[in-house]
Amino acid sequence: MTNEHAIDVALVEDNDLFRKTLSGVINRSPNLNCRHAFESAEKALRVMEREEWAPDIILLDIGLPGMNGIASISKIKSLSPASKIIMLTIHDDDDNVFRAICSGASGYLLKDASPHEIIHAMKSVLQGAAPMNAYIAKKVLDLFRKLAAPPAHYGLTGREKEILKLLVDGFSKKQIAATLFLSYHTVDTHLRNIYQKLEVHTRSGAVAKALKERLL
Amino acid sequence: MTNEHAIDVALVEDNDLFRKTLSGVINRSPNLNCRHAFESAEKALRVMEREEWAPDIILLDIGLPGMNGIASISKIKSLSPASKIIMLTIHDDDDNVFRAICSGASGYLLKDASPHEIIHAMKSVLQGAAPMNAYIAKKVLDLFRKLAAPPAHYGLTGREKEILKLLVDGFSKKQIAATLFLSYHTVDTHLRNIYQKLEVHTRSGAVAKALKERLL
DNA sequence: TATTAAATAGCGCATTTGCGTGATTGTCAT
DNA sequence: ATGACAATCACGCAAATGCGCTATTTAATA
Repeated sequence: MTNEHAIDVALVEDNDLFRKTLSGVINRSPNLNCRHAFESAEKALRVMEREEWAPDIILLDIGLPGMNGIASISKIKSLSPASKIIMLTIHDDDDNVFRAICSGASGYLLKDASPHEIIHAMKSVLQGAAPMNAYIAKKVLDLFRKLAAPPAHYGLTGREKEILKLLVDGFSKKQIAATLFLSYHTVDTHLRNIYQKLEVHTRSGAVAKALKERLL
Repeated sequence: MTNEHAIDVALVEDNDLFRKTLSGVINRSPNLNCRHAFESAEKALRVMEREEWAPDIILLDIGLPGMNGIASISKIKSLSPASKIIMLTIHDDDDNVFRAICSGASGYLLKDASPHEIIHAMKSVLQGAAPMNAYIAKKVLDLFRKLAAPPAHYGLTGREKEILKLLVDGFSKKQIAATLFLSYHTVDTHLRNIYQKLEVHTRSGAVAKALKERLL
């Protein structure tokens, strides 16, 4: 069932059985065409380079022998930026997930995914989505929550927050006064109160705290 | 098909048809029991409080009339911390997604999800996963990549980075000099170079840039 | 070998900052 | 009406900062 306008898929997977099974499933799907199935990232990269081949989608095993899975992503992305990469993995190897994401992978599935899921994932990446296994999504969310910490409240008043913003933007007291049409002394007083509430003694201390704890 | 050990589901959704359809689907599923279906978060909260009811799962529409969808999450979580919340939404309204996540939602689906998808999502949240629509996952990933941005490089030398760290931690020039066993003047010179490379003219400017662009 | 970059150190000075110690006005809830 | 807060304004001063200009030593690199 080859099709001129089929979605061009590359498969990189060292396990023979899994590779053959999956490429079979792909080729039996309408509009999907698995032109090559490689057993290593190196081989895939070689062919992509030699034939200037830019697959629509690359299904990439993260636990490949030889080249690091993460390194492969970068190489592939530099060789063919438009190709969408969907990672396949057995373990939900925590750390690699995030590095893969930052390297430019568009999707992240576990190998126990059903053929249907994988096919569906391939179609949705092409529509700009990022199919992700729910367990992996959980890890992403957890880290996300940690990064987006609770906007700690130090009892800053509206005016104080306003002035703190200008402080973060590098304004001097004189400039803040001019901007807000206030006396220099008023700004000075507000700064003192901000310092006290934030328990700092310098403007950089206040700026650091404001940025670290997202007080704006 | 009521079952003593069924998963206890609450549904909060203002659209009558959608609510009735979905609760029907849930109740026809083995091991799932939709005890109550509310049309507003207020009503759900009232019943949960009065009956001390802690559902296993709460399917929550984000676009409810009355109480804010995000606010509902917080209230529910404080009333029943163990309940898993799966958000349902029509639009992928960017901003709310992140706030919902940070408020403690465990899953995020679009309303066009198939009954099968929703059922499957409910089972996977209970196993500790975070089922997420691929389009929403994309948004999370994009923000994630931005947060874990490429540590912009301003040509700072090792010593300069070291001093910049101390700057962010609120040290004065004198303190930095003492810490690094350097002359006050040396620290001063380093600071000048840092300022020049970062294109700022104050220590708070440097601190802000360092934190905003993660130069440490 | 010559050049460049990094790290070190110094002097002088105008400006800015942080802080002690005040005060006045308006609002809002008790 | 009586505090409690928020927001405003003021003087003075020691300390810290930012910056112009200069200079030495070492390590790397062309």
